[in-house]
Amino acid sequence: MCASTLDGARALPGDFYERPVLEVARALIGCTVEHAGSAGVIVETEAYHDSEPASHAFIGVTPRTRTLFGAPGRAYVYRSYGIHSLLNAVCEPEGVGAGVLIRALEPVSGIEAMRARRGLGATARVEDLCSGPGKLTQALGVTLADNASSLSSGPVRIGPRSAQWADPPIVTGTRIGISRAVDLPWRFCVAGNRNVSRPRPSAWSDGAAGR
DNA sequence: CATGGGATTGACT
DNA sequence: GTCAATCCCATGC
Repeated sequence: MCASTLDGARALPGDFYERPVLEVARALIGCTVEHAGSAGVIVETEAYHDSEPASHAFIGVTPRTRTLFGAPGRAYVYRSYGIHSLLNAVCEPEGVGAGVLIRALEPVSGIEAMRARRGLGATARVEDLCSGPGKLTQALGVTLADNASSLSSGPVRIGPRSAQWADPPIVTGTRIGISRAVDLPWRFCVAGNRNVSRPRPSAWSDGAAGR
């Protein structure tokens, strides 16, 4: 048994992230995130860019935002509300402060380890393990120590879409939990997927009657 | 050095 | 629906 299914050859390369952040936010839907023996498929993302005030990078380069302005294809992990660690993928060329917030996963493997790290019992529903940005980092064991590490060759790895995720039905909405630039439609979710966090976008189940 | 805000969650009304 | 918990970091004195 392999401890990691995403070796250097299977993980997405750094230049996957070196393009417009909205493009990457869509492209990451259906891709696989893996850490510490657990993995899940990305079903929800949000884009943030230094040109708009909801982004941490809006204020410019500081010790905190340095990772966001650095090389694409690295993890930007920060503490939110004093409790949660949130995982982002740094995008666009070095010098641009842009990133994709990974907001929800569909658990695929290492599910018992996810339950244990979340502090939930064996009967906890799978869709409660990673249905939020703070939940999924806890489930995977991602911490602030992973900040600035490579998503291609570091402890946290993101791999390409498998065949069954080749063309996922994506719905667009506005971002969650922010107070500025609230109208930008920069949230992307898999239509009808039960691992998408609340509140669901208004179009969440449109055209996805079967799921 | 003190203060205030925040890309959240879970418990409670 | 509302609200507290909790801490990193930017800002201001």
